[in-house]
Parts: sequence; C-alpha cells; structure tokens
Amino acid sequence: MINILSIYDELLKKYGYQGWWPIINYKGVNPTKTGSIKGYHPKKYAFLKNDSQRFQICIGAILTQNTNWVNVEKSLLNLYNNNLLSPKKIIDNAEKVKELIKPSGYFNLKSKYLANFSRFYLSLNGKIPFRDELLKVKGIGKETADSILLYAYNVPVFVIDAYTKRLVNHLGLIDSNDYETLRTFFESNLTNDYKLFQEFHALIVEHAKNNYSKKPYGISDFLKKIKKN
DNA sequence: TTCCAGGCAATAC
DNA sequence: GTATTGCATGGA
Repeated sequence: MINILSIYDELLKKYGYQGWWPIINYKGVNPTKTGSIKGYHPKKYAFLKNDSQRFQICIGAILTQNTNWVNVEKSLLNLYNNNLLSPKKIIDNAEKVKELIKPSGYFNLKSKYLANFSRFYLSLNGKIPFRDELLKVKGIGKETADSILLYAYNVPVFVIDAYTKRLVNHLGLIDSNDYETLRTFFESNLTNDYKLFQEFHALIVEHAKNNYSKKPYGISDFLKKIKKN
C-alpha cells in the first residue's frame, strides 16, 4: 500500500509551496508564478483572508470551472478594475458582469452562477457555509463547493478535480472515479489539516499540468520511486 | 486547425 | 443510477 503522504512529500520537494489560492490584490505579494495577475500569496500555507479576499476566491472557483486559470485571471481583473468584485455589485450589474467575464468562457451560464452565489454569500452574514447549503446553489457542484470551503474558509475538505482523478487512476491508488469515494480516500488517509489539504491539492494541480495534460501520460521518476515503496 | 482547460446542470438511456 | 450533451474563450 502506498503512503499517500509520501506522494505529498515528493511533490513538495519537487515543486515547493504553491501559494494557493491566488489573490489579485494581495498586499506585499511576492509573485513567483506566470500569468497576468501574479497574485500567489507569499506564505508557505494558508493565510488569513479578509472578506473581499474570501469572496474573490469563491468567484475564482466558479469562473475556473473547466477553464484555464489564466483566462480566469483576465475576468477577475476586469471585475476588479470596474469595481464590481463584490456580491452586491455583481447582483446589481448582471449585463456588465456578463461582458467582463467573457475571457473565462461560458459567460451566459457563469454570470448567473456568480449572481446566485452572491445572493447566497450575502445571506451568510459572515458565517461559514455548510457543504450541503453550498451544493444547493445552482452552479456550485462538489468541486467548486469544496474549493470554496477549503481555500476561502480553511475548512479541511479534500478537493477532487479532473487532475486528481487522473493521478490516482494512473498510479493505481484506487479503482474509482467517484467524487465522494476519492474524497474519502484522501481524507481518511491524511491528517485532518486544512493547510495540508490546501497545499496537497495545489501540488497535484501543478504536477498534473506538467504530466497529465497529454496522453500518453508516462510516469515521472519520483513517482516510480514511490511505487517501489 | 484541433485540442484542452483547476465542471455543472439538464437530459437521455 | 449512470452516460451523454451544451456551454465558450484563448492559448498551445
């Protein structure tokens, strides 16, 4: 049986701390990534978010559905530069939002999703949302809900995305593509630590971008090493 | 030109 | 309950 944490250790050794979730107006940022906003925070792990940063993470999580992050950055900057990156502004400026988020695709759908979520966000009055409440919002599925909980609210849920599925299947860690099965697999084999979950998921994405975007996937050296353990 | 990107809801079987 | 389809821009 493979020790899941050993995969995390190897990924961290290879790629370093990822500074997720990117924030476009983070003060004192030390940008290390490419992309238009270079908003990766400089901490090793979770940083405390203020309300606008928390909201921005939620909006980014919706905009990045099946969409390249660089395109999401463009939409976020458009919203930010037009002073629309807040729940009330998004609700009150539906048509303008639709135009501004065009770079990140599916703009007809996502503009509605953003407004739906904004109403939900205001209804929270600063409270941390429950997962089942988030999932009732049209446009928020499991991955988006878990990304919001983990990165905006520091709630320890493990985010499963397409990359994660490719990784675990390719390594033969578990024979399933079911979201909840995979989430339970990670959560039950790791310390229940949101900082670990945040960094691990970010590292999986970074690694998968490099190794699981084009078939055949092949196998990298450090993962060969893990498979021998 | 074709393929892919940090999914989701609606519909079909 | 599981499989398929529409949604859309921009970069490789």
